[in-house]
Amino acid sequence: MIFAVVCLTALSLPAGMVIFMQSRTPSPLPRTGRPRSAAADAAILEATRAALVDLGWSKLTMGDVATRAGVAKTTLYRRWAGKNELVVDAVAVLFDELELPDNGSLAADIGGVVLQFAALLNRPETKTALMAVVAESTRDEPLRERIRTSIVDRQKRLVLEGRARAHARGELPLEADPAAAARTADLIFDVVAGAVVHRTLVSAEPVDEEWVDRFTTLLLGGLASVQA
Amino acid sequence: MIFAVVCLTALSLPAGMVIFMQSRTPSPLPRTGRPRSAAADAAILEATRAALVDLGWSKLTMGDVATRAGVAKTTLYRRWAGKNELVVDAVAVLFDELELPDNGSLAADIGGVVLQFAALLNRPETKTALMAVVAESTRDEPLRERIRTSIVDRQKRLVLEGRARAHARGELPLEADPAAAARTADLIFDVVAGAVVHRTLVSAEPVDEEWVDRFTTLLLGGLASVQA
DNA sequence: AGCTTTCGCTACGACTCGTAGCGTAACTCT
DNA sequence: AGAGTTACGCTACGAGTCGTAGCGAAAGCT
Repeated sequence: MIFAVVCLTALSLPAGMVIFMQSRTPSPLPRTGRPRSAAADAAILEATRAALVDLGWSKLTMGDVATRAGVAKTTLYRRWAGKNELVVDAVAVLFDELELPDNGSLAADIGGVVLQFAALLNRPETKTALMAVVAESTRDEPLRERIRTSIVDRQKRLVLEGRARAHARGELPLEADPAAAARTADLIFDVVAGAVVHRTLVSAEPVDEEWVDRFTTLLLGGLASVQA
Repeated sequence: MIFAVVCLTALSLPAGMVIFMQSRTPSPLPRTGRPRSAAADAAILEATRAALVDLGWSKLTMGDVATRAGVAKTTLYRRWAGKNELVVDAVAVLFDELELPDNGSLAADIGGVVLQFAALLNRPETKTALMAVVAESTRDEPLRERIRTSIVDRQKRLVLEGRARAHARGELPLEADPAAAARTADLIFDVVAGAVVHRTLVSAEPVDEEWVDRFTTLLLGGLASVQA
C-alpha cells in the first residue's frame, strides 16, 4: 500500500515530508475513504491570516486558529506539522496577486511592481508572517525550501517578464551569456525585494512615489553598468 | 573582552545609557543598595547567543537562558521585559564589529563592508535572531524603536563615512541639497542592507566576491544616475 | 451492504510563561 | 559599625500552550 508507506515514512521523519503530501503538491491521494474537506482547508488558512492580524506571530496559537476556523485542533495537526508550515501556506497565496503592469517603459513597470510589493508588505498579516517564517527557516532547511518554492521563486517571473519586455522595447541590451543573464536576474531580484523589505520593515519608512522614483533610477542606472 | 568593556563602560556612565540598554522602564538609577552584577549581564547575553545557536528563536526559552548563564530566571525578568528585548541586546553588540575598511576606492570600500556584513549574517546567532526580532517588531512599536537605535541607525555611519571618503577622493560629486543627500544615504542603506540580507537569508546563496563585484558595480552605476 | 479515511471531541502529560514571596548578599550613607 | 536599600537565588504557583491518543460518528468509495 503506497499510502501506508508514505505515512510510515512521514511519521519516522521530522516534519517537512509530511507537508509534501498535502496542499501544495499534487499528492497520491487515497482513492478510498472520506476525502478531506476543502472547505476546512480554506477556512483554516483564512483563520490563520485573521489571527496573524489580531495577534501577531508569537501570540498566535494553533488552538486559536482551530477555534476561529470552526474545526478541531487535531484537524490542523493532521494537515500541517506546526505553526511554521501553516503560516507559510496561509501567506503564500497573497503573493500570487503580484502582477507586472504594462506601463509603457521599463522604469514605469518596475515602479508599478515595487508599489504593489510594498502594498503587500504593508498588510499586517504579510509583514508579520513573512519575517517570522524566514527567521525560523534559518534553522529549518525544509521550511526554507518550502518558502522558496511556495513564495520566492514564483515571483522571479516578474523579473524575467520585465526584462523580456524591456528587450522587446529595445530598452536593454540582450546579454549574450545565458549564465550571466541568470545571475543578473538573481541580483536584480535580491536588490528589489531586499530594498523594499528593508525600507518597509526595518527602516519603517513609506515606499512612496518619490522613493520609488529614486530607486528605479538607481536600479536602471546600475543595470546599464552591470551589463556594459 | 569586548562585552566586558561595553558593560563596564555602561555601568560607569550616567543613568540614561544603562537604563536604555537594559530595561525600558525610565526609572532613575538608584545610588544606593546592591548594584546589579555586570558579570551577570555579560553571562546572560553570552548565554542568549549560545542558546540561539543551539535552539533557534522559537525554541529558546527564558528558563534555558537563565540556566546557561548560571542565574535565576527572576533575574532575567528584572532586567528585560521578555525574549524580544533580551535578544535585541544580545545581538546588537555583534553589529558594532562592522568597520569601513580603507581599500583605496569607493568600490573596494563598499565591497569590504558588504563582505563583513555578509559574514556577520552568516553567524547562526545573528541570522536567527535578527529576522525574528524584526518580525516581532512589526507588532511592537517600542521594540522597533529599540532595534532602530540599538542596531540600524548605528550602522548608517558606514554609509556616511564612505560617502565622505568618496567626496574627498573626488569619486562622487557633492550633492548640493542636504535633504536630498540624506534621502540618498537612506536609499543606499536600504539597498545595501536589504540586498545582502535577502541574498543571504531568503535566496540562501553565498555572498562571494563575484556577487559583491556585480552588486557594487550596480550600486555605483546607479548612484551616478541618482545624483545626476 | 462493507471498507476506509476523516472528522469533532475530550483528555492528557509535559512544558513554558510571568509573578510572588522569602531569606540572604552586596553596597551606600550616616 | 550600623541602618537602609537594592539585587540575588530559590521555590512555588496558576495560567496557558503544545502535540498526541483514543473514541464514536460521518462521508465517501466499490
